[in-house]
Amino acid sequence: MNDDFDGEIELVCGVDVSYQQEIAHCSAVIVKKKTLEAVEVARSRSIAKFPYIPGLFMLRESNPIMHALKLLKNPFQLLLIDGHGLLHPRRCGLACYIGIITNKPTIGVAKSLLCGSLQSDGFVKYNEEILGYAIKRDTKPRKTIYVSIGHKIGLPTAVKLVRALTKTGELIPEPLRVADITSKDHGNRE
DNA sequence: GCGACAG
DNA sequence: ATCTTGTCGC
Repeated sequence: MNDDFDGEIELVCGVDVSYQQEIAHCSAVIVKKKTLEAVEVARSRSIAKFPYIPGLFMLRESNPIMHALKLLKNPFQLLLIDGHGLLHPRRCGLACYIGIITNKPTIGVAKSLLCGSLQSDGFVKYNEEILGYAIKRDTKPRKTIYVSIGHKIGLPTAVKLVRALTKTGELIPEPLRVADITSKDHGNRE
């Protein structure tokens, strides 16, 4: 897949979901690409209507995510999703699914592998295909994120963008790091 | 049949 | 994801 977007990327959105029993708390965060400063946070609460099944993650998280995205006021040119994109048993992870629905350039960022194996050069191969890339901060495997294509973007560009969106010393790109934190703030404040 | 398995 | 104390390490 090649890059399919024009103009500069100014605002990037990251979205994450946490759970409290069967209540899904979703947070969508918009960050300025240049400064990594968060400019907007949108939240949605909903009932999880599908169990977590590896490979069918989209059936559980797509509705909460789409709901939160619709609440955003600012336009964004890139979307980061906490889960795999092309690096998926059916080559269609949550990031592909959300990318197709929103029709925005989308990148999948996961904290562990669902399928495929890590090569010494950092790329992840599955069924003889290079479907993702591992970015690591430590020698420890858990300190690694797996980047794969979601929609309208190529893997090299996706990796560059993820790196550019990650603060020094951090592992998770800022939009997702903030979304992860705010989605877990089950409290109520404006 | 057995094990692996995003969040 | 979430349940959870103390503990190892920079």
